[in-house]
Amino acid sequence: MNGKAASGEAAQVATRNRLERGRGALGPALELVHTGRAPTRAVLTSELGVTRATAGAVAAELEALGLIRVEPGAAAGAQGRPSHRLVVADDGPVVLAAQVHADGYRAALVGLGGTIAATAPGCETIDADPAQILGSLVEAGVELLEQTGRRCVGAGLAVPSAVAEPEGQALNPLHLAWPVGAPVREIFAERVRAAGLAGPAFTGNDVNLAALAEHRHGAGRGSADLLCVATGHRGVGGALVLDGRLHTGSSGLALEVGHLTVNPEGRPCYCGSRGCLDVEADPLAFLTAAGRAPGPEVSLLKESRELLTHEYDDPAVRAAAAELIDRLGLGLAGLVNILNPDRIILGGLHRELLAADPERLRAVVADRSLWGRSGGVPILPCTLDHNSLVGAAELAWQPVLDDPLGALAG
Amino acid sequence: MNGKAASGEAAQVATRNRLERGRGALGPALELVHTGRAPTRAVLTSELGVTRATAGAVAAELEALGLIRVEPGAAAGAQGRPSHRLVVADDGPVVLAAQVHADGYRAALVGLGGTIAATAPGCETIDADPAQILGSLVEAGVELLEQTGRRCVGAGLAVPSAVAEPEGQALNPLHLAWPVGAPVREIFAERVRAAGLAGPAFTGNDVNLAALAEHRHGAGRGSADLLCVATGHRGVGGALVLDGRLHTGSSGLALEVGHLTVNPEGRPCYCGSRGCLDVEADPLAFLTAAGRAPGPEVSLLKESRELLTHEYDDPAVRAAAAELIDRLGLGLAGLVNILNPDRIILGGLHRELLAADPERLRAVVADRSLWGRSGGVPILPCTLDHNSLVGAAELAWQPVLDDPLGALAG
DNA sequence: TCATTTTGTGCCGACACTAAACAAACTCAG
DNA sequence: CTGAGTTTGTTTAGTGTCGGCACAAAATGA
Repeated sequence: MNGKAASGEAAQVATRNRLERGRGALGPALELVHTGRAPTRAVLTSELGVTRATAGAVAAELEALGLIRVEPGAAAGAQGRPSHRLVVADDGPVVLAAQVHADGYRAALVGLGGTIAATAPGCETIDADPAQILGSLVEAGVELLEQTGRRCVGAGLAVPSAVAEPEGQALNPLHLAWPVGAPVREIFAERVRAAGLAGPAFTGNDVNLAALAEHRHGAGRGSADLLCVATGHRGVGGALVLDGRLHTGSSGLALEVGHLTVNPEGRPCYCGSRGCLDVEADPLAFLTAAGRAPGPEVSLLKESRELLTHEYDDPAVRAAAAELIDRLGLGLAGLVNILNPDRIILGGLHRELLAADPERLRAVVADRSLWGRSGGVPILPCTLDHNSLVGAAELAWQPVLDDPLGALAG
Repeated sequence: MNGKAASGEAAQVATRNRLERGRGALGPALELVHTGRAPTRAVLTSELGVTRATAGAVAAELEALGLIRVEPGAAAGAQGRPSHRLVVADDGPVVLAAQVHADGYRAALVGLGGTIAATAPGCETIDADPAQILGSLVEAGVELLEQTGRRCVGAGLAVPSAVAEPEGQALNPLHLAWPVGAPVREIFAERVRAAGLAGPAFTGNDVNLAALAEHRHGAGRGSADLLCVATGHRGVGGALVLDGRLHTGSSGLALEVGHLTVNPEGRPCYCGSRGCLDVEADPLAFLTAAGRAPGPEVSLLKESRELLTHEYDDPAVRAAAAELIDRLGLGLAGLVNILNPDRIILGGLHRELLAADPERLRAVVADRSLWGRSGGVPILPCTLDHNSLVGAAELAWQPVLDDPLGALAG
């Protein structure tokens, strides 16, 4: 390596570094429009903390990229010259979002702003071979892309399992009959590549992605320290969104909240302890507490919902709900003591439990977390219809949000 | 407000925003030198990801500010032109670092690089009035500054209590006889101002600050997701350093780890539960388990250390250590499941317990955390002598690290 | 109709950094 | 001892982003 090459190498590092940082205010601006926090150029100006000139130029560039549109028709009423509105382009690029859950799987195209542009007919069975399912999902996505004629800039997948970083194996796909440690991220990426789809492919845990979606477009908007807890079938999942970024820990295993002790005299757990959140506050625990042995072929979540909404008068159901609320509350209090979130969002059965008796849950959490200050953390139900799916899309949008120019060009 | 003023206001926001971001690579460069990760301009170049020209200019500017020095005398040996060394200026500015603990308090001057430049004689008693103690600490600092003639650019204080954000009240100064909720941050800042010291004043929890110090200068260097757990007197403290920044949660109460359940059949805790980490793994629990009722006037930590180092042959002591290791391990495993850190650092008595039987502790944590992957997290003893004190200094240095030009000028 | 208010745009300059060529200081081989 | 090779430091010119400012545009209201 001679002197010239060495000098060139340093410059190359510098350039790569600059490109990785993303260029200027383009990314932040797109993120603001994407999350609905910049309805006009005027608020874009103040949110970005730049001058009107810069905000105008940035908006023009994003429009030129086909990502947003600047619409003259403004809702006036206030004094001064009315702002043009900034809206997500409804014919802009989309990402392929895919989700696998206990009872089936589905694919969709999602545009900026978290809007679902097209959905493939969902499937209600689960194959034991992940490659099979992920292949079908990508196929369905390709079909949707052909039908709509829109450009694809990435793909995201949500799976009901912890996803190890950085390789992306599914570590505990407990209710999928998938092999433990299946390299789902790699399989999905390979299928996406094979299908000729443009853009990178991402894979994450469904509760994590649901949390991300709720933070961007749902009940978590504006939170700096968001805790999500949810249960869908068996076990309890958690997620943390810090400053708008998913916190997955050093190897993707953070927020595995299922083994917090919430009942010292509780049933034994497969982890070796007893009274874990996983076995004390999931749909199976609820049905068992209510004295309803679940049938073999039913969805535990659906059955639980049914009970809570239509048979809440039954004292046994009511008592079971109260018991689960107490257990869940203890678990949440433990998490509050460790994480001190500014908001908690509940999904799945936990959402229904919150709806059934919000006061009881809030009281338990306040009572068992250390100070009223943190005990007073708001506990809200999730608000998005398909939050894991939208979250998978968020994952795929992230490179575009970080550096629109680079992601759409490269 | 006329048109010109409005335009001026937008520009003002933009300017403030730019100043807050800090100018260019100055801050990152100083941080690299500060933490010992940039011994020469060559590695500064690659670490910053800029060209040699930029790195050179940045180093020159930091030298002009009196913060670092560029020394020609280099340890050669390698090929090519030898680098000059970048070292912290030994006559540069300092910050006042102060610490209050269960058995006394002390003050020191700390320079860049975490080096203690001067220490005031420590005091071994604790007054019930925080204003009294904090006043003495600031006085001691002023004296040190006069003796050494160095410039002061800020002050930091470590207290053995959770510190509420954003106001800075001491929420649980359990073993200080201070009033609960005392506005220590405000009191300290007021004393610093009254003494005529330049620069802002900061206050934080001692375990948090110890973690910060270990991350910058000790066993935590290079960690992206560092968990610290320590016990000094009564109760157990925790801290988390994410990407080099202290994670204190939304109101400063994160990592209050003392109420994790680690022994379902354990002793009752003041929180209403039983078998909490706080009452199962602190020095008092150790002494009790070893059958040594602590004298009224001794330091629980010193007494415990004494036992562990000089009476470890005693079966009762050995059994007590094993019991505490098991309890601590369960607590750490719970934290690993929730936080998934890439490293754990133990301080106070926990450090001695780790030294007494490292294999036992590691085995418990690996056994009870969910996957071997995260169970294999390294558990290390803390390595700095006065890590809370150095951490308090880090707090005070932070504005300088973020924007050297702005902090030293304003 | 005109003053007032707010938003949008064009132009210039400041500033930080890249890029590239050159100079300097060492090692190592012969 | 000399020169090739290698790495580091410096100089100069150039580029791109964004602040600062003046002016234009589009509404409200007396």
